[in-house]
Amino acid sequence: LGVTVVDVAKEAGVSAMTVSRALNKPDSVPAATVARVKDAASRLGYVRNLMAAGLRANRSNLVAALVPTLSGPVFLDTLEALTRGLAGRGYHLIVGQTGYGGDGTASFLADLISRRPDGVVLIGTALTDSDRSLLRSSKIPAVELWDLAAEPVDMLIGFSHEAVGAAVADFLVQLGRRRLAFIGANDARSLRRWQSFRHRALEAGLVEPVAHLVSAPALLGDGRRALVELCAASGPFDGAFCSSDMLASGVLMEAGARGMKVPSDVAVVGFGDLNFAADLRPSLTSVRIDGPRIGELAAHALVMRMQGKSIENRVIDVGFEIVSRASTHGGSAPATA
Amino acid sequence: LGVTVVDVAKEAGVSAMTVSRALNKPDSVPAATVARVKDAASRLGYVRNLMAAGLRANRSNLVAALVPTLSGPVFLDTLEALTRGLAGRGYHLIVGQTGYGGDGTASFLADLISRRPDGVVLIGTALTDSDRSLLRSSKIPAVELWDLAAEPVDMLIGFSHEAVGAAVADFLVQLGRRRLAFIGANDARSLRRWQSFRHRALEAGLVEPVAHLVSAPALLGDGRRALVELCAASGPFDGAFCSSDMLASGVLMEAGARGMKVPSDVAVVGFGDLNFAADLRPSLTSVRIDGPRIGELAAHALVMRMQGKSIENRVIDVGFEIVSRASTHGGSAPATA
DNA sequence: TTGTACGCGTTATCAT
DNA sequence: ATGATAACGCGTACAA
Repeated sequence: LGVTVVDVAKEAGVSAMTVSRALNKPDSVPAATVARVKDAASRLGYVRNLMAAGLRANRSNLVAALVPTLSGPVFLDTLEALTRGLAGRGYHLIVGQTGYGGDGTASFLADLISRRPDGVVLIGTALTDSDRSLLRSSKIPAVELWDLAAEPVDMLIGFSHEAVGAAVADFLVQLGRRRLAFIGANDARSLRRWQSFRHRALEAGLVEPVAHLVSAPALLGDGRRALVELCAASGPFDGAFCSSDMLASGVLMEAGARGMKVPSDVAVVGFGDLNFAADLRPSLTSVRIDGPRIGELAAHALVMRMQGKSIENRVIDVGFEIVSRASTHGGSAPATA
Repeated sequence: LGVTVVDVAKEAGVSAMTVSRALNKPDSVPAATVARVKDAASRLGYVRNLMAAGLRANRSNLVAALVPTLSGPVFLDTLEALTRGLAGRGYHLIVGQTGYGGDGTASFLADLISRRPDGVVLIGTALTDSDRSLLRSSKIPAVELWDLAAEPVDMLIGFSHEAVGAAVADFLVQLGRRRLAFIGANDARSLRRWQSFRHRALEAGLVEPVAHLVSAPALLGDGRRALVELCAASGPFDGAFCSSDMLASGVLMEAGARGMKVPSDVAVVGFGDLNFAADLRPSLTSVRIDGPRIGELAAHALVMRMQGKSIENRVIDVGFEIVSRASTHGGSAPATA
């Protein structure tokens, strides 16, 4: 793998420059020469060194992605679509995990920036001030995902968690529910949904909603325990917003176990519309976010900017959709078969 | 971000070399000078260019990971632990997605190799012959994960899918089950578990097990439908091995719906021991793989090799464990509350 | 302790 | 149509 253009050049009986041209823009070189060069290259097992090319071109064809963690299913679809979209255009993705522990982010970003990425993707990440200024001054195209932050560093593709909270509250109110509960993880985005959910409920004249928060990751078992505790500690409630489908799944399960009818006793709304939501019993009403689309849009916007083109909108709200299923509209289907 | 060591050198009133030294090995430079340099660097917003450094050192501090897809929860824990382990030692991860569609892998690997990674990680990937020879000739330390392949390219950390299939068959036989079923995705690893499961069942003198295969990704709904179809098409069975916990979850759910008792009518075993398995009703017996450990071991082995040290074992079998829960041993707990 | 010269592999530019 | 030269930013090797 120490084979360089010079080696290939010797093998093919041409100069290094001709090798470079034959491989990168074959049109500028006679077909016969191209063939000779390509042959020599494959014979020697030549693989172009992108570090050197990048250094020369001041362009790495690298995109840095900063995520809280790779585990946890939330951002996966987005990350997958993003990686795919970038790979298709000749970019590679380099990932950094910040962990959920607030600070330390600075070093992660600086770390990644030392690779001279042509673009940066920030998923579900709260930026420190020093990071913001680093990004700003570095002039690297950046896109924040999954969160309609107040003041994006550069580009932004996401949706409003506040709008979600309010919409779900409205949704439950319109179903005639009057005593709401929130079950969610205590991460920043979930809490913003909760605040907004609560606020809208109060606006609608409902009693103060009850909340049960668990620490991330929110598991199915947390949902079960949450229902147990809410039933024991609070007054009755007839509508619950769970900030993840896993939690909601646990709530449905526990409700079944205690003979609570869903949705007649309590309507349940999840978040994420994960691939099992429609197949639960009862099927789960959930807030659907188009994760892959966020990834695709991000790839597109980033590529545009990395090619020097400008884009129409720096901020794109992909919105969300409440997919109504039996856990809120199950007039006919009882909670347990 | 066009700031180079030369700029910092001017600002600090020293030479470029002194800057490099002050930043990389502060011990070889007077503390006062180090301070001046660091100050100048931060004032100018200097960030070291790893492409240039890597080119010079013939070392990228990059590890390339090739995965079928980022979505799908199977490899996530491993990937997370791997990334963390590498980041802690100064390596970054670049990811390539092959997709599950057999070929084309060659280009992905060659693509990544052009970044001159110091190491390569292959997770759940079937290598083409040209890839194998590319890896071999490139001399890059490589580690294959999650699969005890017959002939690893270099290093290997995983477990035997055949052993899993056989162990689960034994497990069910010892519970007195005589008519087994397999429900799984039709990917390569799952199929190897099935072959081995079937083989062992026949060895034990059982009737031919029935199988229901679904195309990946295997969802909860697939599990439900699988049970429906198996009940309709096949004779009765009293033990089922599902090749993912999601499928198993669907089977449990559907069993509940049709009044089948788990485990008295049918014992159910999952695979993966995902974080919801213990909280299902009934709690799910499952095959546990220590995904994070695989990632950590891979990081360690790779780092060793990348630092020129040799490692003890090129192949590590991390094994697996059948975690026994109520879906196979629930004498007291009925399937529905 | 600090500085100079050179080379890593590639490609843009200019010359042939 | 092809080649020679230089430069990208950094760090090793050696000199001062």
